[in-house]
Amino acid sequence: MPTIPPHEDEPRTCRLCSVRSNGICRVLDTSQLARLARHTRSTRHEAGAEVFGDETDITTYANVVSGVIKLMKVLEDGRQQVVGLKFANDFIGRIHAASNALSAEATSEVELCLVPRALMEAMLEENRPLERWLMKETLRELDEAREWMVTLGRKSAAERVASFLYLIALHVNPELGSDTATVEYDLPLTRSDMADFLGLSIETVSRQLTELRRLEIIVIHNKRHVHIPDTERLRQRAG
Amino acid sequence: MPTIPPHEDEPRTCRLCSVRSNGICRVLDTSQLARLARHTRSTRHEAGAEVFGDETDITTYANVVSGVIKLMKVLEDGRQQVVGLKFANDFIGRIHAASNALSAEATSEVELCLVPRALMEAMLEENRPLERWLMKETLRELDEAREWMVTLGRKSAAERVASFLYLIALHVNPELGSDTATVEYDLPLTRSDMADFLGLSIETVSRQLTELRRLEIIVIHNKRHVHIPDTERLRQRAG
DNA sequence: CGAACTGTTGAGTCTAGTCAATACCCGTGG
DNA sequence: CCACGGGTATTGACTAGACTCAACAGTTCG
Repeated sequence: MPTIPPHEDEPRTCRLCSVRSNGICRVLDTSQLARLARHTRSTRHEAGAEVFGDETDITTYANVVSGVIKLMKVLEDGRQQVVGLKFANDFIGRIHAASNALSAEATSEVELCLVPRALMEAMLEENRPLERWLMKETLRELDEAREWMVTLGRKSAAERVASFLYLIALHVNPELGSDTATVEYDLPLTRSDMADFLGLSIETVSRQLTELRRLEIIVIHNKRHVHIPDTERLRQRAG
Repeated sequence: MPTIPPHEDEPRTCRLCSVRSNGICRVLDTSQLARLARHTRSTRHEAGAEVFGDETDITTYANVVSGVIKLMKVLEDGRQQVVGLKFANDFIGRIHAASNALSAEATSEVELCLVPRALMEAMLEENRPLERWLMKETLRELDEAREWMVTLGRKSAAERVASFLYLIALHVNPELGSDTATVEYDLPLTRSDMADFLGLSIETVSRQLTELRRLEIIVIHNKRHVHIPDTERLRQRAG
């Protein structure tokens, strides 16, 4: 278990990103990193906590340090759809908008680094690589959203669940596909969250997981820990 | 039928956008408009024609002058999903990427204005308002994609079809919702395209249209022309 | 007129949803 | 220690909504 240093007010280099990350800090110069360190604030949220509300004004942006956050849209009658997941080093926030019509909730314990809106916008103004980095991030989000539209619109329940497990596997090991790779991880979402992401009912998600287990495509321990002996088989099931 | 002026090589002000548009030309300075006029090329495509292929390299960007284009993703087994629609004044192209894993097809007769990749990137480099405009466009696309994810993941067939009709109505008259407004338009998509957009079968789309007609929420002439006497009723049916 | 294409309608099937019961996992407190 | 309660997950029985297959209607074009 990692120890969490408390937030310190002295300026120092950025704690936002891990060393090997492609996160935001990669494109900041030293002066900006120093400013960032002075003005950012780190927060923690436990699983299930709301991070940003549906209609709250956006006064800060955030960088995910650890944990997973789900972005949700909710209909009047209560139906809800997860429209995106944010992992470590992902950036959260809607530039150029007063509100986002989206709520963000922690699905596991989450550590965030909050960046004041004014600071972020000032840095964007003076740092073009940062602006370009943000553009690329936004395009990646768009690609992900469109990829998921195919899953929601055209795939069966079996394929959806497999797609989700493969998606997480790819996050754990981005270099999949080369060999018959083995992956193992803890699911960052409850069955209910998975259902909301996949556009299914919890019962269907559960049944499909059982079926995947029966086919020995996955092994599950303690409801949450997933072992995938052959990711290629899983990928094929994902459609 | 409009006459199509052949492309002219003399520099002149931009023909890309209509006067009242929020399109790309709004953020270009006069020198750039002149350069654009020299290097753009206009093309037409008939309904059903492929505009950009799935894996073709991106050598040009494009501005939609008139007509509608669908962006599609296709699975190996042939299932396909429309992940976006492009209308007049919309910009098409994936900045910072070699390929887009997306195909674009005209759904009605389409007039495009092609912008060479190098020119676009040069202008982006020297014109920050343009860069910011593109960022906003991308964010709008992301919002639209996420909105549609809710439709695909959580809405019934009846709600999906109503959502689609309302979406088009909003495009025809962006100031809807104020009063009990009446809207009338020609559907820019075939039943098959609608099905691919909505994640439904053509038969289900057809049945839902029949049902909407029976409820007198819409009136259809010649299969394609839709009249909506009370857009509020339609919106309610859209969930 | 027939062919090709698009759209509508009907009948039967099947997938995924709903409702309900039960199992499992933990933490609390007797 | 075990009993109890609350939350989460699984499983079963039944149902409803959308899909498939198939027939047919309406248009356009040669």
